[in-house]
Amino acid sequence: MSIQAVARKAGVSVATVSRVFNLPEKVSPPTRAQVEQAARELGYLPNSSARTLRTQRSRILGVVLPTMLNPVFAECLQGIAQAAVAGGYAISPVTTAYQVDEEERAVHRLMAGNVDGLMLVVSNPATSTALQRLRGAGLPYVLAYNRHATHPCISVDNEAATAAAVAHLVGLGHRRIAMISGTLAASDRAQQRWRGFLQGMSSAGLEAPPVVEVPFVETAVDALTRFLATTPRPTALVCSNDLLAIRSIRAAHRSGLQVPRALSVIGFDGIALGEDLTPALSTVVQPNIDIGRLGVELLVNALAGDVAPGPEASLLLPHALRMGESCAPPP
Amino acid sequence: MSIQAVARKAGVSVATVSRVFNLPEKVSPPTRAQVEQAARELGYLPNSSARTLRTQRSRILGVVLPTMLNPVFAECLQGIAQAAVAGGYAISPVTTAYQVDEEERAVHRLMAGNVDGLMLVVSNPATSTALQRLRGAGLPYVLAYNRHATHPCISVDNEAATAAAVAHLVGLGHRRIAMISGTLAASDRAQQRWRGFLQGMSSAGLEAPPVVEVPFVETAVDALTRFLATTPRPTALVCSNDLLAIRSIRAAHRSGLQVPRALSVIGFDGIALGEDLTPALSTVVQPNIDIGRLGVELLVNALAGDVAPGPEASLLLPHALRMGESCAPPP
DNA sequence: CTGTTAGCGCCTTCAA
DNA sequence: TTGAAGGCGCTAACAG
Repeated sequence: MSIQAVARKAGVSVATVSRVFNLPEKVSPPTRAQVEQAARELGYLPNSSARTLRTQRSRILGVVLPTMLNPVFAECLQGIAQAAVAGGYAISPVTTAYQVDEEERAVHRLMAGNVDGLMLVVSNPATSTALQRLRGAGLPYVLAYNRHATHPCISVDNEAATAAAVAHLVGLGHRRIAMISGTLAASDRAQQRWRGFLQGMSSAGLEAPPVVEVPFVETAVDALTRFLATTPRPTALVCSNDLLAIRSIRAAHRSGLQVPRALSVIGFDGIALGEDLTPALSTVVQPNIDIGRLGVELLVNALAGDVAPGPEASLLLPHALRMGESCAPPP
Repeated sequence: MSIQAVARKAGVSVATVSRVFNLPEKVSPPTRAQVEQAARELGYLPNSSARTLRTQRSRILGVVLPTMLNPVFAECLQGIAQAAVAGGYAISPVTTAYQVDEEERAVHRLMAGNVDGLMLVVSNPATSTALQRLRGAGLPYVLAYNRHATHPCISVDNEAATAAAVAHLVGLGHRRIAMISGTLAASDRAQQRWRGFLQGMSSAGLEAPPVVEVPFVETAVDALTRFLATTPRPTALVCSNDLLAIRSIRAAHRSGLQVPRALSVIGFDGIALGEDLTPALSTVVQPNIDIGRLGVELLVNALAGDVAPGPEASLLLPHALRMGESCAPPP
């Protein structure tokens, strides 16, 4: 099924058929109708690879994410997918399992796949060779969740948001507050949130205990249970993401600590599921779907204007504390 | 950056360059090395649209899902993504929000995008016009979660699995057991699980109450809370999916009912998150990642052999009861 | 083992 | 308003 067949059937040239699909106003209504009918009868669909080859635009956006198993990224991807469809683009997502070499491979594969632009969540924009490669190639890209002065980023103010979480706990009366984090070195967000924690504690005149790093998902609950057995035990935990918060709550219950009566827990991310838990998760909400949506819109606009988005296009979206039921005054 | 430039730089013909990338063993080691070096120096990547145009294979798999906001599908998509990369394919996912007309549009878009095959989760394979279209076009596809005699499907035995869940509750001593479901008409899985519930109840000599349909996510907890106020209240709930189970637990607590002491709840899907909840979710586990992975492997093999998978390729994967902490003997 | 060449299907000047 | 024709980059005969 090619443009040739349609042209033949409609009794016009291939150029006319092409125009009907790309510049319909440049074709007289009668011929246009002819062509449209012929196309319909033949079930004609323009061949996208031929079009891509000719125009040098694939209308595909690459997406690089750590994983889809964390609802934060699933929500973001949903936003990306919706915005892409609305903008007339397809997406091609690849996961990296938080590994820098996988980021590299992912970008390579997507570049080989002729994507017009990329949305990505990387481990650390400051040191990412994948980003260097993209920039070198002049391929438009936008980062999600990451924040860095020399890249276009859609994110929230992780420092301020975490400091606000601390302030909330302090307001409830907590003084022994600990931060639970994944591997700090593996994510700029984790580092920013840790800094925010330090700021929040310092503003309250409190001394910050060392960060509790919980590197492995499989053993997280065990590690957290062990941590909760130490003395003096904190009365509140600030968790660097919602999954850690959920696991902290589980560890607390395993330790015989009721949340929030005996231990307050606040998460970070605002995954939708948190609202349906019992206790409902208190958390710092990021607009995950919007992060994806706005990133794609940025990219689509840039693509329409033939300019790669620069760092000045970065967006700092508002965060919010969602007060669930996992925080209360200290015992 | 084209094959021409590489050929010129390496002092060979374009055919040789092409061979180096596609049939390296047909090129003498010295020339191959020449070409590889030239390609590396130029940063050459084969143009995938040109290749697709020429070979008529895009090496892209379309994926049609209801949503990525339900972890079941996110997990499945993760499996799909991994298997696709392993098989040398890219994926292009599209969501349908459980709407049949969106399924139609999604398939249309993906067909226009030249995908080589599709993985999909549809509302109802028996009535899906999207599937008819695919079959008519001879495009290979595999269904995930759906189950139907005339289509290639990767799924579990929803009837048997749900009946097993009922049997477990009966074994604990429950006799007043209700089924909570999303819109039955919107999903073949929901219908199969409801049938399994009826079978399980009947096997136990129990009378099944009418199914409790909870159509809207936003109001689910309210609806469930209202249901739990009716008398006689069931002592156990079988939920058609894990998200409903989580919301049921929330509704129970809002009604002053401790889970599992006052009310047992069992879900269906086996989302990973369920294990970290408190109480840990008891549920019927499906191998979500494997469902995606195996579907893609089926597709990739079929594509290699140039035959669309038929219904005989269907796989019925094992399910399992994962006993969490949300079920106990009746009060 | 290597080179020449004809398209794959489409868009886009350039002419008519 | 419409048509003719070149070429996007690549692969696969075919020829040498």
